[in-house]
Amino acid sequence: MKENHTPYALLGLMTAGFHTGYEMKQMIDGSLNHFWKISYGQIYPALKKLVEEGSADVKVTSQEGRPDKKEYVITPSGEEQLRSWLLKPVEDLPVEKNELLLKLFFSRNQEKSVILHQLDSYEEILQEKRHTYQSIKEMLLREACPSQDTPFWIITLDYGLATTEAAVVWCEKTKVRIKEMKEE
Amino acid sequence: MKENHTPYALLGLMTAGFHTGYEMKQMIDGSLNHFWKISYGQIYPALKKLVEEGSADVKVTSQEGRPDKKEYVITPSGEEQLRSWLLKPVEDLPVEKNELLLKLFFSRNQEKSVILHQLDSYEEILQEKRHTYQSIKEMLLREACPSQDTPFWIITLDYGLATTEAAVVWCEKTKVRIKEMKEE
DNA sequence: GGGCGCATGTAAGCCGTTACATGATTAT
DNA sequence: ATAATCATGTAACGGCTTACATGCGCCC
Repeated sequence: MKENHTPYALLGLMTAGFHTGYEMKQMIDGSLNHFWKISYGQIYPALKKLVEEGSADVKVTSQEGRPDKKEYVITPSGEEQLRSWLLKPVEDLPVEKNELLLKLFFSRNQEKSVILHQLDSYEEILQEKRHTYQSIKEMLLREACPSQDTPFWIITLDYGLATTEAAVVWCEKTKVRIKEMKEE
Repeated sequence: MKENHTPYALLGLMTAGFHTGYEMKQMIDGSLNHFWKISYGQIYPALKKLVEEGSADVKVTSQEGRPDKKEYVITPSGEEQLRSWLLKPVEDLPVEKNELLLKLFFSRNQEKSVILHQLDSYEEILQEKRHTYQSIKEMLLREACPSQDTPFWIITLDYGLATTEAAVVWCEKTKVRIKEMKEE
């Protein structure tokens, strides 16, 4: 039985000052993007369910010249649930399905040049990702008036940087190793 | 449109000498486990489909005192598909949904001790994982007569080791950083 | 007698993406 | 004109897990 963490993410966003589905989506795309994604197809039904379960209250606001807005606010019950989720230790690591490793594993009969090309293009993607993280981090560090979220944001970015950097180094090493192999 | 790589994994396994659904599952659980998982609920329908599409042939073998066995063999068409998949460069990195980072991000109002506990227990899981990889690698290196797959197997293990190690280091650093923060 | 290994499969259900549908305002 | 932004939602579909179903032989 695997837990679904998405509703907790939405409750968390409510406590962080995001109250409409639209705002939450914007926030996730902008800031949690590298370790959490979500689509409208999930958000709206999930918010509805949170209200049904008493974890959130909703208030519809009419706006002039803008679509109606539904503002969601966490209830005491929702706060309790969020708190106990935050306390619960993480039990299993995300099992990433890694397409590159899968290909590599079946590449024993491929020419070395093909394998090297795979590794080159993968390394390029990794470098891009690393660069993105680095840019966001620098932007945050330059901020005049950092919010109380900023340190936590930087921590998550550092995770991305550390693991991506390690993958780049692995790529380099692996390329050398492949070159040293005898073509059969 | 995201491609489904699972059928290619099965074709790859056929070329590597695994011919029944059962054998393939055993192999994946034993050797590809850290970057690819699959369940019977996927394997059997997928194999059926591969036969329908002409990528594999099947031969039913009756065994005495054992259940019937269906042996799948890759066809020339299947080989062609596998080859062109192996050539195609990987386009997107696996986006891991990371529960720990999600919790951390919403922990700005938590007590430091709670956050530190989260990090401790995460680090423990990471260390276990790292240890598992290390053990398998050492076992492979000690092998008397390594197969031609062994170097590729080690390469994938090194990926797991490198990224896990990086995550451990990040954990340590993050704990220090949290301790240095002012409790508000 | 019970559990494990071998061996194959199906059905229900969850999680999630994508495409579609609507519609006003504002900027180019 | 038309594209982007704001704003909410649904339907179809795909991938995958879990639970269930079957059944023989072997070992303890």
